[in-house]
Amino acid sequence: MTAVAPRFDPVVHAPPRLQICGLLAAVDTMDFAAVRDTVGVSDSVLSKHVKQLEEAGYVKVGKATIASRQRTSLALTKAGKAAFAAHVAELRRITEGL
Amino acid sequence: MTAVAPRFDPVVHAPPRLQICGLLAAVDTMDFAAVRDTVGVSDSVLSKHVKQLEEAGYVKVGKATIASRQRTSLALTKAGKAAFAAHVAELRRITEGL
DNA sequence: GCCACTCTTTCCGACATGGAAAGCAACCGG
DNA sequence: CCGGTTGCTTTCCATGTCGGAAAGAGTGGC
Repeated sequence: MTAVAPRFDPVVHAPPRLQICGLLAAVDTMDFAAVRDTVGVSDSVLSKHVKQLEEAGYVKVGKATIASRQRTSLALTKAGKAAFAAHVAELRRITEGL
Repeated sequence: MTAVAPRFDPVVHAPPRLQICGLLAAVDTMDFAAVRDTVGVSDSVLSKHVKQLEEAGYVKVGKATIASRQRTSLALTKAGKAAFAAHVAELRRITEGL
């Protein structure tokens, strides 16, 4: 009976990445450190998740060796925004009744 | 620095369970078979997820050996609705900017 | 007694995840 | 030119979760 499949994108759905996407969706661009801080994960963990998002084409990593510091900024790509939006739409569909 | 922690409830957040909760939130009560069908999982998988939801106190399992058939109906408990609502609220907070 | 219908439980391998620690690259101070 | 620091990356490892298949258990039907 044609299950109403979730079509959840696992890359986006995992808690930490969902947070990251949400963060980026709200601000357009954020520094690595800020994300790490806000999401509350360790460097290594954030790095790994970002990498996954990057490989999925959802996040654009801006490595800027500006001034003296290395600043890595993160931003959602168009695909990333689309994926996140689609995900949110799915979630809303699921929560329709509320 | 007081990260805006997700407070995601893993029990509710896992895709299949999120679907189950969404389903139940919408209809109040649904039969095991209907849920299994709608979510698109096998008996065993649904059974396992339901058990987790049940143990978390989120779902009430109504085992009715009515008539000739065994009918197991599922429904969200108050805690379940609350948890689901909280979860949805979290998700919405995350998607604020959209 | 035997079968069918409905879940339930067990067994399994595959995969994702997080934390710690070592690695790297670039830069600053001495 | 060397050592230390910042900032991110990669590796290693232990743990947990997930889903599928198959066997099990309870109940009513033939």
